[in-house]
Amino acid sequence: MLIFVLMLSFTEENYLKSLFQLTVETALKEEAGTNELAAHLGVKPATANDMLKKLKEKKLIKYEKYGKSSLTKEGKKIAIDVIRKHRLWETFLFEKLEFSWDEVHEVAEQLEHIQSKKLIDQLDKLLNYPVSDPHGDPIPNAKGELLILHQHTLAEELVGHQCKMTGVKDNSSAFLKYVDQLGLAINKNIKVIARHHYDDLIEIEVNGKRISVSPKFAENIFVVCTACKKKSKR
Amino acid sequence: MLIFVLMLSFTEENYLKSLFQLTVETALKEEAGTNELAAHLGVKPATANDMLKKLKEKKLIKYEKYGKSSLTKEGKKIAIDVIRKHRLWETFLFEKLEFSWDEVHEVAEQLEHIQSKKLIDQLDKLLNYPVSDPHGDPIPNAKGELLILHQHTLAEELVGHQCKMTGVKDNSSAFLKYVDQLGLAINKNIKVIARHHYDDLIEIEVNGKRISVSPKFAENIFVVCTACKKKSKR
DNA sequence: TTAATTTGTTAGACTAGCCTAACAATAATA
DNA sequence: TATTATTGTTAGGCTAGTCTAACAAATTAA
Repeated sequence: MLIFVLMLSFTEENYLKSLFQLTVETALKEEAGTNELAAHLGVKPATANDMLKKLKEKKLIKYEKYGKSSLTKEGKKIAIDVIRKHRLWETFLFEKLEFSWDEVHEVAEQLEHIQSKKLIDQLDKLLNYPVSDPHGDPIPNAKGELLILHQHTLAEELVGHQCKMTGVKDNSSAFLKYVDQLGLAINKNIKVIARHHYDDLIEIEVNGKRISVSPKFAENIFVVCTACKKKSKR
Repeated sequence: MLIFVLMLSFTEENYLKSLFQLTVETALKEEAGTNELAAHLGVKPATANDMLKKLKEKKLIKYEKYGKSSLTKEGKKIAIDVIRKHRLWETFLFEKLEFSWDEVHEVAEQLEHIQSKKLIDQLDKLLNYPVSDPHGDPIPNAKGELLILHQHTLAEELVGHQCKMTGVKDNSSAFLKYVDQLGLAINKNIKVIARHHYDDLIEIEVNGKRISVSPKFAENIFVVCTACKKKSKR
């Protein structure tokens, strides 16, 4: 028996998810601009503009002409649900179907829109209620509670800190393969040795070896520092 | 890395699947009419007509104005692939996620359109290469080979025959629940006792008990008869 | 504080997939 | 075979989601 609480298209779900990722999740701000959102979704600003009006009409976002946009409580709930599904599917592909961590994202982008509460709850159970996906990102639980880690990117000022890698920002296959190549992985210990201001490279120690990474690379690696660990909550 | 051999929409895939189910699979004919196809898909004939022209353009079907339609070799390949995915997902939901056989169809209708060869091959492996889904329908293998069973429906003239239930034609939840209620299930032995021409009911013996079923019901139950079993091939 | 740049909006157009209403061809039947 | 019924097609219209091009507002910099 289908219950039509609110039937959203794949597209609408993707807009809500993007908005969540650009605001709440990165925890840096509450709102996102139209161009920023359009770029994140790979569409033109004019297209995003139309959708913002539509989502406002449905009371899923707050939006005023020429202003920034933010999720309403209801919009946030839906966004978190999509993210939960995405990350559970990634975990399933990785744990049960022998996918590598650079392969899971693309397929999960499709699977995240399947509508079936039972499917997701059973998947969660099959995987034994995982708390994070293969990229280290937290999986919201069935109540929509999401662990927001107080993590840094390796590009921040962390010289001398002893850190542990917790995740990646860029989920592209190309980036993840590069991460593998360099011997980095989730839960690896990383010590930040120096920042070379001459060419902006960041020198780190991992697996007992010293390597240098670009700022662009470092920006996409999440870590927590053993020293400045803050408590996290779901 | 995505390979764009031919990117079909969900809708296009559904038209090919329907055409396959109305022709090759039921093995009764090679072609289907526009209205028949439209009815099967739940759209108006005018809508189906547009799509038939489009699929002809893509060389996936044979179609001439005012004529019946049939699948080309390429179209058949795609249809079988969609059916393979549908039935593997049904099996997965039933075997691994505690779905009942009347719940799997609806969700598999969504899952069948996910594009990922690796996903399906791994799912097949996880399920240990099943040959039939929870409704008894054969699952095409990775090469697209499909077991066509020489089965009858219970509505055919089978008085006196000892049969075994092999599947159902109607996959709706309502019908399947009714099948459960009557104590019928795949692999149950069924003996056809009589056809009562007064009210058209068909009397059968199952689980040591005699029950009567309507022609409408009987039409949706597939059986093989121990006497007239023919060899099947994939 | 004006000018330049960035950011956001509007208008108009296109495609896919659906519809209805009117019509044309084919098939069934009297 | 002529008529009726069925089946299939065309024309025109709708919505969702996309685009480009032109323009307007807001922000940044001179």
